[in-house]
Amino acid sequence: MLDLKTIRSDPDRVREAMSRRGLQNGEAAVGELLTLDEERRAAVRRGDDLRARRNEVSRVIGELKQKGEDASGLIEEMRTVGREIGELEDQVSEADRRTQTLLLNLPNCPLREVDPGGEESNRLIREWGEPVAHPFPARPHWELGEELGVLDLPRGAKVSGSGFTVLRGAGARLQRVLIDWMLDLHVQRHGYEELRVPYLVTEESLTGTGQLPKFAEDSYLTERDDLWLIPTAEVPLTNLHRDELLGADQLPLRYTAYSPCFRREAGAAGADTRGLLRVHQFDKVELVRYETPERSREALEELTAEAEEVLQELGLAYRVIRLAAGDLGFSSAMTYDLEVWAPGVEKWLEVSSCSNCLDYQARRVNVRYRPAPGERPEFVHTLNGSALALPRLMVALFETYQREDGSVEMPSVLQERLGFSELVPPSHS
RNA sequence: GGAGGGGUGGCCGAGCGGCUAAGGCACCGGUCUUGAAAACCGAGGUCGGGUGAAUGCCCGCGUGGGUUCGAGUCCCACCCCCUCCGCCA
Repeated sequence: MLDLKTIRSDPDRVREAMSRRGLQNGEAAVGELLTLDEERRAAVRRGDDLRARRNEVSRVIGELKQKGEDASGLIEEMRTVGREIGELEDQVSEADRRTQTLLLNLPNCPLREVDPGGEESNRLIREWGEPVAHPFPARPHWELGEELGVLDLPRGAKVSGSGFTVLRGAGARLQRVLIDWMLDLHVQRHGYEELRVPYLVTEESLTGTGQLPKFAEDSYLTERDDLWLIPTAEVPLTNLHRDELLGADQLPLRYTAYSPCFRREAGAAGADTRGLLRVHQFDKVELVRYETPERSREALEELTAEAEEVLQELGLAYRVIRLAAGDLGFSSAMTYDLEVWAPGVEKWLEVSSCSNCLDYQARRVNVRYRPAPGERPEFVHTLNGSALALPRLMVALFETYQREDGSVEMPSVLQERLGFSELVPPSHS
């Protein structure tokens, strides 16, 4: 959520930011917010004055009654004042309601260095490793996985419909070991605290991170209890300190959690439907940081590097992309995407999205900190990033480390944990 | 799911519909002291938000409604916590 005070004092900056995102109705929203704000403040001022008077007179009425004197004139007068206060209160809460609606539907302002334009304007920041060129025709992961007996797509669809997958045997184990290994990496090397969190959350939590109210169609809702399935562990992790006032010495907070992620992919019908590229349920290890405003820019670089480290350790070629304003997520002010090379499908696959949300989410979830004793509380900055999303990582592993005979070598960092060094088709074993 | 109890400042805890929400603890300030503790002093101060140029004023007693000239207090709904019972991996 943007700060109403910023909109009031520098509306042009917000208008410019919205247009950089390519938002057509940003202009109108800002204008409406300014008008509402004006009206609201006038009503508040008037109401406060009347309340001050009512407090005063009510005290006098109390005194008169105590002395057994008549106060009916004052009571009659206050009846009118009370009615007027009620009307003004209605005006204020109506203005608040409309203001909230507008603010909740306005995305974050991109940072200065974020390029304008849509996906086509995304900027390549750096590359790591050489995309493998197999001396044989590289095959897609669904063929390899199916042959190896570790990926059972038809049965996933049978049990839950399209977009749901089943991993078996060594494939299931590989995924579990990857999760375990990534969590250890972030805890032991990067200083994160590991958390296990709920996968069902309230509407309020989903509103806090920005998925609601605008993107309700993208998430699963359990209607009996009005709880939502999380699309990412970012939701519980960022809502963890909702309505808290932290001490400066508590920051930064770094949390990592594994969770399954549930996404309806409402607008994506027909795209990337094969194999593991786009599914309704997938596993992910997430990183979330709470930082001071001074450090958040730098913290995004750190967090991105921490996600990259996973790919480096696995020896997978990837590139880092800085998203253009129009491609940014709703709550993000700046995002780096990590794309890993998958030679079988011949695509760069997004396996991580690392974002600095500044105080946008913090304002929604109301998480503040006191910069120094005696100073006024300020909103913290929140950051999040995948490290990493499992299915596409599995795709890259399978397709990168495949051999001509259909077997797949395991990355050396995992071999000891796995207890095996390669996946071999049943016919070859 | 059923029954009962509870939610008031940083913490504990009182609060017949009426002046400014008792009292205690803690912290801060002052006196005393070489220093500290203890003791004493103080109609004092302490949290968050809103609004205003400002001394200020307004709001906040779990949340949201309602009654009233006036609600921590009365009414309604909901949330959370504790105890017991039931169910359950």
